[in-house]
Amino acid sequence: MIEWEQCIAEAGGRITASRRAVAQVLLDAPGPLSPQEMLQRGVLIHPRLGLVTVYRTLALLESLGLVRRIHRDDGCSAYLPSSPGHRHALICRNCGRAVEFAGGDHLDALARRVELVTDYQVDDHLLQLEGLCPDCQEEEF
Amino acid sequence: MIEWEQCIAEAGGRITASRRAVAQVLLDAPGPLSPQEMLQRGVLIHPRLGLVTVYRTLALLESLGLVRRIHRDDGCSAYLPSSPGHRHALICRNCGRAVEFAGGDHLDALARRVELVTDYQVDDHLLQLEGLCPDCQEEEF
DNA sequence: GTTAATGCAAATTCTTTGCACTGCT
DNA sequence: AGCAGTGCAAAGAATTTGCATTAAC
Repeated sequence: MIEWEQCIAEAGGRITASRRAVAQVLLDAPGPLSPQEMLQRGVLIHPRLGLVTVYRTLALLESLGLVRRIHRDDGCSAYLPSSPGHRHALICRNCGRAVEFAGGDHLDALARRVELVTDYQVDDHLLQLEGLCPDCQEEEF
Repeated sequence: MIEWEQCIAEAGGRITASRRAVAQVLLDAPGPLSPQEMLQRGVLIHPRLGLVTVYRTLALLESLGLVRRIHRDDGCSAYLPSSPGHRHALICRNCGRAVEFAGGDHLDALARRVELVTDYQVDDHLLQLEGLCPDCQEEEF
């Protein structure tokens, strides 16, 4: 997500004020944001920004692997800036703050074991952890 | 999902033709189905079945832990009959057939490692594997 | 100057709600 | 009989599409 301008340019895309605003919002966000939430914040940066463009920009960023789409229980999807490599999201269920982590060997081992048991050939996965971030652990009931 | 009639009765719910149809469809399905798809199949069993009832029945079954909701890339959610215990779905990306598996120690170890690295307290997770089922591996390009 | 990108409005889903009717228990 | 459950139609969200306009290159 750091090099997003370069990635878009290399893919033949243009750097526009709208895209800058969306990228900015994503990078400043403490956690995953829905398209609606991005619009609210993005308008402060670029007043002409529209919801449609947020959707289109997200689709572009996702196709370039610059953002990760995560699943929110309320049904609407949210997006996170994505680090290179296959990483996963850990989301605080109290404040929504999110961090990414690498699955490491554990997931590979798990995938191999599942392949043995099921005879499936496993080639992709979606993992999302949920819990409490350090700040929210203190104020817990 | 096997004992679904009993679970619903114990929770004070009634066994109706609509609920039977939805449960039947889920149990017969080779993979995860969307509410729309369940309606299509359910109507063959119980012609008066409506989409609204499918949604309401799924909400009930999910609250009782009898079905699992999974995330589909096309945005609409799909449901699988669920086994007791914390299990995860493995879905064939070719034919859609799904099986469940237990995460076992690997996931626990991963969660503990992530807790150490991030200082978060991890208490839940969403894991979905994707791959090819035995049948689809043969006919691959 | 081209052509991609935008933004509005309208169209399409997906999902939930209001309410009178049906049918388990 | 009594009340949970149903299904229609309509409301409410989330997301996509058509098209004239704008602005990056």
